[in-house]
Amino acid sequence: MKKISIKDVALKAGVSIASVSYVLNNKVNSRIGKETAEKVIKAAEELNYRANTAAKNLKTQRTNIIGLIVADIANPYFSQIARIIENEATKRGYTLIIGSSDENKEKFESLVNMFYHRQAEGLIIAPVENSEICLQKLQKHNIPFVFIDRYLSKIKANNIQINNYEISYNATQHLIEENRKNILLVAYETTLDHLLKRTKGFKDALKKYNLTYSDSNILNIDKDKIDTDINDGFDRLFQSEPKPDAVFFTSNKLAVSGLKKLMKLEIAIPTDLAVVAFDETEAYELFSVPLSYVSQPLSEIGIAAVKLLHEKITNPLLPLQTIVLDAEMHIKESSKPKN
Amino acid sequence: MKKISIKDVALKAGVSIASVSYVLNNKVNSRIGKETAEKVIKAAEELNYRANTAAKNLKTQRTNIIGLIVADIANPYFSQIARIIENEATKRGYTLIIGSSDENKEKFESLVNMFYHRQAEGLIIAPVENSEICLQKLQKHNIPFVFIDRYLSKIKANNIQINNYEISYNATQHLIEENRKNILLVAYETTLDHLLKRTKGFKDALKKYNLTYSDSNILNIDKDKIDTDINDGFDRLFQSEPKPDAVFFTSNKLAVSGLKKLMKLEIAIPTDLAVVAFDETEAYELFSVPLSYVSQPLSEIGIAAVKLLHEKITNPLLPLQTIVLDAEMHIKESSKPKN
DNA sequence: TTGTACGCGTTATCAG
DNA sequence: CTGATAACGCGTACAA
Repeated sequence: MKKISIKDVALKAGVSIASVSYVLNNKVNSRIGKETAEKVIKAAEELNYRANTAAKNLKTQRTNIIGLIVADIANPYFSQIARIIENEATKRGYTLIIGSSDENKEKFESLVNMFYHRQAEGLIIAPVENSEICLQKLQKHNIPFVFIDRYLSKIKANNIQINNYEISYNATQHLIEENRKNILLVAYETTLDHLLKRTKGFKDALKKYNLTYSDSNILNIDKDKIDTDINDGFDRLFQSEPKPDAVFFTSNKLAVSGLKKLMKLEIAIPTDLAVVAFDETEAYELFSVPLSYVSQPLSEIGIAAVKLLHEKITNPLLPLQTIVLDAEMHIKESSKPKN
Repeated sequence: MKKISIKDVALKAGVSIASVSYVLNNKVNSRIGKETAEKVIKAAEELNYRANTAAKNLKTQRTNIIGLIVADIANPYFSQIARIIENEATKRGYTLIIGSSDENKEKFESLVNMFYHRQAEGLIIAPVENSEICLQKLQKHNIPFVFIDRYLSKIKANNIQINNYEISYNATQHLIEENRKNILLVAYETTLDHLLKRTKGFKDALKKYNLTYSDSNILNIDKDKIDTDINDGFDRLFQSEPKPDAVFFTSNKLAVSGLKKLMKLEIAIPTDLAVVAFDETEAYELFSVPLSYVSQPLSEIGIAAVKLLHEKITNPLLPLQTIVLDAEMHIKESSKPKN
């Protein structure tokens, strides 16, 4: 089966290659006669002709490729978002290429380079820490991108975020109103602003309600050793008085790991400990107690990201936008009153 | 920031574009002098030159793109596999494009077409039912592909599978040996062979041990309404005698949905019901009872798929291979003896 | 080392 | 107004 080019179609249809191109791109707009068009279409079908994307890209200087950089596509949060973005991208005629950075600066850079090489028309990015320089390069090359999940304050870019501070404040407030006095925040050791906002919301809520606050109210976790950090941290915190009577996990992975540990420790929820988790994952549904959680509007995030990117690609002069979407609090058994 | 082409580099370095091409592709092998090479590299760096992938693809007739078609990238089973494949593809210099079929024939076809258009060099495919014609077309066009997770008997192709029959037989046998008499299989209503094998293994084990078998030993689920089918099915089966005293879920999604329902029904595990699930997902870890499960060798599958595909791309004459990898049984609390 | 034909479409321009 | 000619786009690799 040899490759069929536009020339073959032209030959078979007995017309010029230009006509073939016009017809096949629906540029018929009162240019090409009906008969010619039909001949071309017939020939193309019989030969099973498909335009060579590389040639088209080369000529038009467009690739219709957009890239998505997530921390890890195996993380349900990102795979769910990726799925939405895949759908939206397809709707708009883009092909999506996904890459996982593992929160690693080098991998992140090599992904950006890969996308640059492949002349991606735009990127949707969950940036990793310290990737500013790399992203500035991208901006110099006029490749539009949209941040999701997080952002880098030093990089001015299109930006989809959620109300991290408020939702975290609210979640904490909820725990306080349920009469919890010694609330533990489980968070990542990080410089990423969106996560710091979650911590800030937590701290401000404690302060607002005049709850005592000490270092033991926050357990900072190294993203590369979640299980061991949580294991050791919980062993320490739940063995000495005063024990936490509530815990707020600031991400799905922290929550899953933490809940496993709580099961092992056989801590009664919500009697002895109230729990609120961030994100939404099927794992929560199998936990023995219906979990209170904060859900992110994944669909809206994905849709907004592709829309914004597409607009920026279509019209590079568009001013930068930051879209803030609201996360939602779902209150279930796990954070209900003690009795 | 205007686009830099090879011509610009050649001009700046004061050499021919041919030399630039040779140097930048490390085809220096005693072809180009050291000085020239250095000049070229310097100029390229200063201009921040990147080869245009479209032009290169057009000329070389290679794209270094491989495609992956899964049922749904948001399904943890596929997102985990995708992650492995992404890594392996990158290692070998391929860019991976992922598409989700939703088990839908039309979406599947349009994905195949998309990959064909983009001249993907090969595909890794979890085929959907009745997609034979589409795949035959692919074969006619000499685009190599490797099946994962499942396969279509009518399509001769490279194929990575697991020992579906045996592992299912073993899982059932395990339940029988734990003295369970009325085992329920929760399976998909399907024609896909790998799933039928799981059912076959189950049936054969029952037969081997002379257990009575009736329609009520298998609950067939429509993939498009898992929750309702399981809900209704379980309501029926667990309300009339004899109730199942064991259940074997043949996929992660069935298991998660089924376990949710079992929680609602407040059935004691393993006392009143032994449970074995297929696949491995973080959700299982939060279930109140440590779950017995069958794990697939995801890493091996991903690695083997990319390896096989790469070999086939490199040498199209290679004979077809079917690689069968072993799934593993993990026995935990949920299927331990009643007392 | 280098000149240049070639890969395959797109589209401006020209001819009928 | 319809259709054809030909000049690109940008690297690659053969022939010189």
